[in-house]
Amino acid sequence: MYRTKTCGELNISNVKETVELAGWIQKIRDLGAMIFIDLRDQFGITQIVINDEQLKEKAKELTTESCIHILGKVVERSNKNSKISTGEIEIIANEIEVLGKCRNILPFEINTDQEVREDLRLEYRFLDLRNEKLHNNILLRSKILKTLRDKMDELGFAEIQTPILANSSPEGARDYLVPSRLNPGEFYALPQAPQQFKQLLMVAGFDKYFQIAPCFRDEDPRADRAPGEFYQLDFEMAFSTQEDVFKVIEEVVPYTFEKFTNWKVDKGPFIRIPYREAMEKYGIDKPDLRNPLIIQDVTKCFTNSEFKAFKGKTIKAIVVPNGAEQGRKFFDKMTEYATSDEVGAKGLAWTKYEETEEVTGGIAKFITEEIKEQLVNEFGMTKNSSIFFIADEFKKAQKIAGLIRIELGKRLELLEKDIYRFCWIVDFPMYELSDEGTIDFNHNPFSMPQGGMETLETKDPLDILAYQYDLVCNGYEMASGAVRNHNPEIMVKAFEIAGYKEEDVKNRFGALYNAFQYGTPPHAGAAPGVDRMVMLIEDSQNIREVIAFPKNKKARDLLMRAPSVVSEQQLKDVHIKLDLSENGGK
RNA sequence: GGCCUGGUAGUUCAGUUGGUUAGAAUGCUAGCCUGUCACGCUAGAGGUCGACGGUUCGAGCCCGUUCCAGGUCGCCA
Repeated sequence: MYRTKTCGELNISNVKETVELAGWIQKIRDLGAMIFIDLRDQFGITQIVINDEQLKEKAKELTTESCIHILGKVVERSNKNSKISTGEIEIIANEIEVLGKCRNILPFEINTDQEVREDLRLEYRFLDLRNEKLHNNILLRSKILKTLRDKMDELGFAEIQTPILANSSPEGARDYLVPSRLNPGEFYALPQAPQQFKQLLMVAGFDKYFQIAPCFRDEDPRADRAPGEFYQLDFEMAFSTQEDVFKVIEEVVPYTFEKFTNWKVDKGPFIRIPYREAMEKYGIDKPDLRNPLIIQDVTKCFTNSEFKAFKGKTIKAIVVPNGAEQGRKFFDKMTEYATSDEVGAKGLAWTKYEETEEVTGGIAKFITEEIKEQLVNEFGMTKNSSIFFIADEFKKAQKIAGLIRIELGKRLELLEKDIYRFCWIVDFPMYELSDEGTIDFNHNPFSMPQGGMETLETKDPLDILAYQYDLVCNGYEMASGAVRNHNPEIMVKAFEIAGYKEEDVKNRFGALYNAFQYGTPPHAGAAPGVDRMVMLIEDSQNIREVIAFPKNKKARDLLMRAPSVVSEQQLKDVHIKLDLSENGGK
């Protein structure tokens, strides 16, 4: 009724055919005696020519981005356009019908390179999504979702949906709450992850579960973190270990990446880096392995040094091969970066080890022959390199060195190009010291401690490792998972160390704790972030570019205007009285 | 919540030391044009300089408050 062809499929072989097309007017070029129209749909662009006098008169009412239907004949062009697939032909229009007129002035131009304020784009997302790049992002996301589903199905996983109206989970991020009408004063919480449900499915005897699951967390967003809601490829397997989970991810993830990218993709098995080693070598638990630089601890070289800034500090060093070629300005800029509020270093010491085996510049006068020898022999200081030193209290030195490593990689363009580098971060500590000095879960209270009950009873809590792992890709945390603690006794003990009583466990994770009394298989799983995966495959810097209707930084949906004020009656129905005294209301 | 940066035409931006009528590009409107494809040419419309207050003879520009946005840190089972 509306079309016999799409705007992307006609070519020289269709010449002389009479066709009908429908789409949006991307561009009108009025040359007087003839009018050219670029007609766009999801599949491409086809040039329409209007030279009939009557039609030309009618074409005056056409506006950019109006939706139209045309009937006409395919002809070979005299001037061909090699930039588009349909560039060898055009359609001489016989009939034009406006299906949906674009009545208003467009808030911004579609399909230009000009960058538009994101707020405005979000408010008019339906127009923004006409933009080829964004449009294709969303279509690619669809293909990636299908690939993930097919692959999980092939590996024997069953897709099982879990509730969206769920219960508040007391650990972790802030919940999104939903008031209950039928149960005054009580609330549902949108799930931060289907964590407890999927573990209950394991108790229920489902062998392998997966779900492309929405997760809701009321935390501030980041460039790589969607506000409010995001999607995970959540999966869990009964009778399985860390190795089994790794195998699944190493099968699914590289397969999916390779299908949609020209970049090189690391194949499994991925490199495994224990958490502590990652912190030592990279100063971060999500290292970008495209960056060849590593951090080394050179504290022992300087124990007798006279350099005051190093006295009593942990000293981290980064050797930059060929770094001696950089001029003074580079080192000054790096120092400026290091001492910025963002990084917070007290200073950045540096020096160069020249081709002539001389140490020059920066703190050269404090590098004694003895130190120099150590740096060359033990820490790989090569000729023509520069070396940066970060001195601070241990943890801070690690963190700052991590930031310096990343910044050096960026500024010196050391990162490997066009490649996805994966690694596992394994052996996360079970517990950490909170700011108040108490023992706290480091990551996920559901993880199985390595060594089970015996370790919990005998080891210093801070030395206990968990079967807890992250998948990292090019510096992004891409998945997180664990072997779960399926033994209620070990669970109680694990919580006890973090200062909780058995009663607390029963109250907080009642369903899970109870279910675990009825025969629970050992199980493990993980959850790769879907948005982040798409973002990485697209090589996009902003997660909102891979989501059809994203919220802005304040978690507002500018298009639908959510959240919004509701009526008195609606509030009454759910037994809510507002108290806006704290911020004066709105 | 902290810090940094920004808010000027529909859009993207420029705007000097505080000084006449706030500019450019693009988009829009009208006219001209037979081969455009970022069409071209001519003309035109389009502004509460985020808001409020202050300093000043005079504020887009300086000061204060506030709102909004982006980045970043805190936060993120």
